[in-house]
Amino acid sequence: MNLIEELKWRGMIQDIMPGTAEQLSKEMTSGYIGFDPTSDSLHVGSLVPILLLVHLQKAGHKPVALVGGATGMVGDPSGKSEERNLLSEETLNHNLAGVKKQLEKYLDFNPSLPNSAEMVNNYDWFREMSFLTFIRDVGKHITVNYMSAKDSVKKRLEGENGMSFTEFTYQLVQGYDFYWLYTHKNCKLQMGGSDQWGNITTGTELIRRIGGGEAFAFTCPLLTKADGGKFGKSEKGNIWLDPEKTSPYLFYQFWLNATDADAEKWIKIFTFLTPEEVALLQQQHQQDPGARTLQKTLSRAVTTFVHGEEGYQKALADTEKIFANQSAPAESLSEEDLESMEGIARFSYGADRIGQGVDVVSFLAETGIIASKGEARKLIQGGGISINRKKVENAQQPLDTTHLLHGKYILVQKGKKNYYLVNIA
RNA sequence: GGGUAGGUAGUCAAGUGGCCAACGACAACAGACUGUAAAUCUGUCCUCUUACGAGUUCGAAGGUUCGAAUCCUUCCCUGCCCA
Repeated sequence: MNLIEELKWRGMIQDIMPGTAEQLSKEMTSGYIGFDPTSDSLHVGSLVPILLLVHLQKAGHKPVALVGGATGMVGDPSGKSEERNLLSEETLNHNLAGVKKQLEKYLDFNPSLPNSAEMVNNYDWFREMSFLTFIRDVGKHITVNYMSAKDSVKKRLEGENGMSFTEFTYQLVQGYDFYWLYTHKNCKLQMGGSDQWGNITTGTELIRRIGGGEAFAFTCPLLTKADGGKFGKSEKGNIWLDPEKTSPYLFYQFWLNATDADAEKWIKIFTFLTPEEVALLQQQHQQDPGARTLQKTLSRAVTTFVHGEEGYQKALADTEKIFANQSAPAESLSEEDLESMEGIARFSYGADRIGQGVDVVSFLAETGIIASKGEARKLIQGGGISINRKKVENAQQPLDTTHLLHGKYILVQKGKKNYYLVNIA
């Protein structure tokens, strides 16, 4: 199975330019993907493009990761119905550094490899370029008609919010990236999410018109969730790759909570398992869906890929502590268990208040676990709050020192999956 | 600059003088059922509040009125058409 065939099987190809497969089988090819510095960390959505680069490198080609120092200053209109706010230069630089650091983890930059990975920043070639140079040497080759026909532009022109000249120009800026990499780094391939198809083709068009060269591209489908939700979001927000922003435990949980339909697709995209292995797993899963074989394999593979074996083990250990025997009394958790669990939000609370005896509602509101008393009351009435793994039946229920675990903790649950550890001091 | 259509809660979107904290949909959160799935059903969903109630909202500021998201004035913002 060659690279393209494999990616097709994995469901990672949406659009592909004719001749791409031939080019890849002909010679070692450099291929690039651009990463937006809109935040100082990448999130799980960026994993797909990262994996494309990894696959590319595995197949013996040279991956180039481009961070958009320049394009980030312009703002990509693709998929956006409104004009974007520009980032300050300071934020941008901060984000660039964060994104670069993460990308370095996933690709092999060892310079002794013939196909070692490379990282570039398009600010390096845009910094010196003057506006006049740009409109003479780049803008002259592409008609406004061509640019306006792109979906990302067309939608905005027809939509309600209009589009600034800056964002309109975006595709040319990104297109020029491809041209620059083509001429300076012999880079003949660009990949990206399918929302990038328009921008990418502007690049290949530019390469053809300016230099008569030939360049290739393919895109991967944008991920959606089976229930229509946004991929990469959980109840607690975005799932980031940075362990500081999303703990390995929560990261692991994200994948473990995948629906069956999603897990079947994602196992192919996010793991390196072969078709035979995947087929076997799917079969096992069908026999005993409750075992969630697919989800477990998936979450293990991805967590290990992103946070290493150690992060995975930690996440798994915490998962077991929390979910393995939900019915076990909270008292059975050791002090160490409570202290070391990382998927838990921590709060502290005054010992004197507990000594006097407080009602649950005040306790929840005063610790900050729940924003207000009213809300705490509503949750309790709906049966959504447990203290030390026992459901709170009555909002007036008092809390006192007899509720303390190990003399200093109270374990609060909101719903099934949200845990809070309150340290009484 | 001229004309015109608009700006309502996280999003979409009703509402055109009192019955409006504002229909509905989606998203979100919680419950039941489950497998820490899905689907379905239920509750919550401006803020605070011991289910009472109180406070602050409908681009902004003023005004008319017993009473305004709804009427008037000015301003700001956006789309479209014309210059």
